[in-house]
Amino acid sequence: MAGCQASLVIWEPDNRFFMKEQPSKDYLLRKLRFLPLPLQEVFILNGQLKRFPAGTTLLREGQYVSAIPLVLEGRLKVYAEAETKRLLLYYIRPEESCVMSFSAVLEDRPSSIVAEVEEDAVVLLLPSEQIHEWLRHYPMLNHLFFRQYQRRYTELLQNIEQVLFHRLPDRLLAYLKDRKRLTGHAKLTLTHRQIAEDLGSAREVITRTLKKLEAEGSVRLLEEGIEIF
Amino acid sequence: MAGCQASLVIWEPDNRFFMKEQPSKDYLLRKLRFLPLPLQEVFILNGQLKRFPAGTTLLREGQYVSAIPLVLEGRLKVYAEAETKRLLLYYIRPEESCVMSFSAVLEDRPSSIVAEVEEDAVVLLLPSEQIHEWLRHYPMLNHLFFRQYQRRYTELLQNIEQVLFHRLPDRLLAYLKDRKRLTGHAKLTLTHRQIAEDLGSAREVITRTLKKLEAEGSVRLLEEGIEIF
DNA sequence: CCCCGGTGGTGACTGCGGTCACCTGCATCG
DNA sequence: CGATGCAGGTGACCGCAGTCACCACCGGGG
Repeated sequence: MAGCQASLVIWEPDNRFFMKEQPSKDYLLRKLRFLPLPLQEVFILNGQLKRFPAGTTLLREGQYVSAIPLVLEGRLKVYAEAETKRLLLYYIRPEESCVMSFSAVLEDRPSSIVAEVEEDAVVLLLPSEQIHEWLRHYPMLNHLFFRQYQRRYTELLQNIEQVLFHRLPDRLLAYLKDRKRLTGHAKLTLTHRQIAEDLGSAREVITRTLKKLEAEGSVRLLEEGIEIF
Repeated sequence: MAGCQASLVIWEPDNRFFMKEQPSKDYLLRKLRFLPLPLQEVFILNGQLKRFPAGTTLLREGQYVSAIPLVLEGRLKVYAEAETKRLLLYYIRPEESCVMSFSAVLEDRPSSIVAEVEEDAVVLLLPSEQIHEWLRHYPMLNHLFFRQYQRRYTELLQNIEQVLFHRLPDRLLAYLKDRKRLTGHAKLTLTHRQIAEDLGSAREVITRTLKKLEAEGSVRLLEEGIEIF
């Protein structure tokens, strides 16, 4: 598989967050329960568990990855990035992986993608050299990968359609509803600036648009945050 | 593999273009030379060769595909489509496949994707029921699929970045250069309307922008078409 | 205490690009 | 021949949203 030929390194700005001791096998078994049994074993034996605090930048453009990250806890955000602007492409949640980040790395073109930790994350790193072999030995791993690819692809596509075919009020509302679904809270504590960054817009514009949505009755702006219906 | 669980049908607006007779094995062997030998055989035995004239719409949103199309000749265009607008996402060239179109189909969300034949195409249809099995028997098929996924993904991403971070003049120029690369001709015979559709813009705007590019010296507008440097 | 930094809020301006209306030129066809 | 249709071309208009300048507010730290 082409994706595994690249040599790579996960960006690690702060070594404090390495996991020193081998975590309990029970923990891993619990977290990997969603996998077929043989894969559980292989992953536990060969994977490297790491913890990244919120705010960490995991993957920067131009960097290479020596492992496929499988998220067990927390949440990552994946952005497309230009000089000044950024745009949220999709999230990576527990039990998901970012197989896709390969592509950005494989090709020579600078399709600047950034993965950032949004909620403190625990990640199982699977060394890419071995993945080759696993793919042959465990056909179900192919299933998994394909599913991941498809999921990423659809999320990406949906997002594009949002950006291309809908104006800011719609996009903003969709974004907020998505956050509600993600976090499980109807009251979102997000700064306007954060929202602007995710949507590739500007702070003032978000403020304005939020007011507009409030006037329409789609959201309510409270001291504590944004309530979304 | 999830993608193959869906039952599907290739949209076939005009039966004139079916290939009546079994094409020569030589033809297929030549066209499939880029594949590993065992796959060549399997594909030749089980694939169904079809010919689609330019302009055919191959895949519409909401439709299901019973086969994975492998393009042998010609060129397909893949669009994202909203009510009125359209936007070119990427091309499918010979030796490429559109594994990706699955995703749009698998998920319930209407991420309206359309594939259209731009240059008369010859396509080998691989029945999806069998692909499951092939994936197990022929590990190299996995390679192939992953490569396809990655290619699609990067192209998609590059396009998004164009749309998000660049204004029309830049996008237009990039589009034209891409066409030059694709067709091999420096003189492009495209109507402004076609360009507008591909870029999700309007005819008048393209006219204006082309004039601007000509003034800058990036292109020359001739009777016969657009010359691009 | 005041000074900052960050937050939300607001009005004025601007530019890109989409829309409308209308024009010309050219080819095809009844 | 005139009618029709499609190509490109152009000016006027306008709305969305990004930018700028400046506001008030609040919290923490010196």
